[in-house]
Amino acid sequence: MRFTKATNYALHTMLTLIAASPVTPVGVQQLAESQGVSPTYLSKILTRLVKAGMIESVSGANGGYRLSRKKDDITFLDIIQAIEGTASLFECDFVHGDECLIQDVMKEAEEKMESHLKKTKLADIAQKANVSLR
Amino acid sequence: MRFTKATNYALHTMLTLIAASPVTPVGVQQLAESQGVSPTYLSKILTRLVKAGMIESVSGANGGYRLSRKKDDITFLDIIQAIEGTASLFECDFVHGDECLIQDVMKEAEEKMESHLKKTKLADIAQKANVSLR
DNA sequence: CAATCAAGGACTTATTATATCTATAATATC
DNA sequence: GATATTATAGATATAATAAGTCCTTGATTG
Repeated sequence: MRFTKATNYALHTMLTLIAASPVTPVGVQQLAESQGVSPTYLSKILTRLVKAGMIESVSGANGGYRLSRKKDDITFLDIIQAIEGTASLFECDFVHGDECLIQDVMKEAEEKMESHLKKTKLADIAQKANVSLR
Repeated sequence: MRFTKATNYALHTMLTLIAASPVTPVGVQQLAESQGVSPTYLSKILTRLVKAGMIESVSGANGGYRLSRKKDDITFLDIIQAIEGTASLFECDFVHGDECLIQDVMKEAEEKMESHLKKTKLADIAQKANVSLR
């Protein structure tokens, strides 16, 4: 199991948008080019972030994407779950008597990871990143 | 991204083996049947645990699998890594200037999860599990 | 109205997960 | 020693998911 590339694209795009103007949108063309991915594919990914309410899109000439929330509201977990979904990483589909003790441990572990992703904001990283592309 | 079913099979099998005799091996036939999976496939999974040194196999009649370590030495992480591998869950393959700050955060988060899986032993669960199949 | 841009549906391709089948090698029992 | 039993391993098949393309539609700007 690995995080998908889509998640990586999403995270890097968000970092760019946080560094960019909160007013003037950035076109997907530009965002895609800097990451070496096709605009149509990246567009599909960003649409999920739009639906999650994290960014907003502007159609038409000079359109693109920009943040729709305050920087400090956006956590790693928000972005990841918008792309990967919120389903648990481990699901035991056996029919046990009661609950699955193994699954309980796995979920605890997952929560440790999520907890860290939830308390880390993308803006924390943006400060450190002085390079344009990240 | 999800943990594979193979990991689930491995964890449940290990739990069974911990509850079973440390001397008399349990046949894959029996292990497979109780989990509703084919013996050949489960065998492939268990072979990885053998190579990881967690269990040992006994060929021939009345053969099967049994623990090769002390119960308390076996952690969730051991089993999971034997099946899923030890590669990081997140790998940024972009060519940044230095390191990827996003990847750093992701790895930190992953370590939180691993830390919990490392300190939780399968034997802890085995005690609670009074049902034969888990 | 023409150029520009995102959204979305249908489709393709690549990769990984989940097996199955068959042959081989090891071991116990008779 | 012969036979039944059992794990190992290679080749192959199928299914699911990831990753990406293509084309059309609709919104917006100038």
